[in-house]
Amino acid sequence: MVSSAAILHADLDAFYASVEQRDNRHLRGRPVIVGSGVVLAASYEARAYGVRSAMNGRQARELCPNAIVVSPRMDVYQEASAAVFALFDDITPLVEPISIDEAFLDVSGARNLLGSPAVIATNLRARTRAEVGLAISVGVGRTKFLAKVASAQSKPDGLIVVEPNREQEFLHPLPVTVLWGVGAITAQKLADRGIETVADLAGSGRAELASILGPHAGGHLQALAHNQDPRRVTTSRRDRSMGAQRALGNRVRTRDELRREILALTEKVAARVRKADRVCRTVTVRYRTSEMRHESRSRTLVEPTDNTAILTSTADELLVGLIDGPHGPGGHLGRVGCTLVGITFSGLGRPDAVQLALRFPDQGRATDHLDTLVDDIRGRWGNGAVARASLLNRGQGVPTPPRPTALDRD
DNA sequence: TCTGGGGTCCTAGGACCC
DNA sequence: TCTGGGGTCCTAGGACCC
Repeated sequence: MVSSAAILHADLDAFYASVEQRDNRHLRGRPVIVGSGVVLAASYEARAYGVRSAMNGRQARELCPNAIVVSPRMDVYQEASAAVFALFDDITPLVEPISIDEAFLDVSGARNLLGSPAVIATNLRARTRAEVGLAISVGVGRTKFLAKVASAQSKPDGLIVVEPNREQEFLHPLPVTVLWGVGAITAQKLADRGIETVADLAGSGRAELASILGPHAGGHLQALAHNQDPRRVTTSRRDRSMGAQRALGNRVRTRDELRREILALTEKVAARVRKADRVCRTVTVRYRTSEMRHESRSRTLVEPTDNTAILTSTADELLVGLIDGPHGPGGHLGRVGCTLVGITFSGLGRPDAVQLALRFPDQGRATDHLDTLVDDIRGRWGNGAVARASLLNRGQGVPTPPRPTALDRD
């Protein structure tokens, strides 16, 4: 038997809307929209009218006047998600969550116990239906990319297994928009050059794609079009940023109102950062004007912190700088045309790892690398070794990442 | 009240360093 | 006489995803 890698991509169908239909039989078979200001999710009945997620609520109701609009119940969705992820964990420990309603599963090692990937996928779909009451679509392939595309093609409530000898045949006729990272704008740029399918993309020169999309994106898309995707399923992804934002509607605000909004958002996110045992280095304040123009200001701190006082005063300075900036939306009048404010903390790391990073200036922002390193050091030699590693190279800087073996000799 | 709210990654240009 | 060359970090903004 062939034993190439086997990856499942499992994706719940119209998740929020399906939970609502599950919990209220009057909604079954009818167009359901979750969220009123903007569409968070639309049932397939509503999608038939052209309703899409992220669509303006008013526009959605015009397209589908019969739709039943319900308020989101995030706690119920969380619960349903946890139940489905428990089923994933029954199959394999190699589960990579992508969002509340989808994940990759590496089932390469589960064949002997659970059967072929197709059998595993079929059973997963049946259990999700029977035990959680929801439809889940599954794609199976040799790579993440193939699995993801297959699940999308199988929707709704479907299963597609891409056999290794039929990969090209499966991929090439599909539109470029199936590729992760190709949205409306990129698709239009490609269409302008006559590139509309994955086959077109595969036939394009790397230089041509680089000139349209930049070297990185161009190379990435060409690799995918040629069915090259070396990414493994990884279970440990750390947060790189945390943030919060608030839409404010069209009412004109005073600058003090905006400062209070930012203060509240900053305190909220700072609490999340502390709860996650992280510190942050960069504070970004975002702002959307009444003309829907986006602006941001950011500042990178010398010392990473989780201190609310430092974070709030930094955020406040950045916000005031935005209001009074070159596109200043009337700050001098004391009233401001602003439809959204947001705060993001990035450069997140664990406090001890960030302390270590400061000792190694050449490592810059590679805090996830250092997080891993600190875990490794602590696991082998305990907390004391982490402290010694910090002291070892105080103020010196090293050209390469410190190796645990070197630290061990200290 | 009415274009949400949470993220990820990339890029160009400037500052700065050697 | 000439805007060297290579690298990193930071900032502002853009595209995309669920």
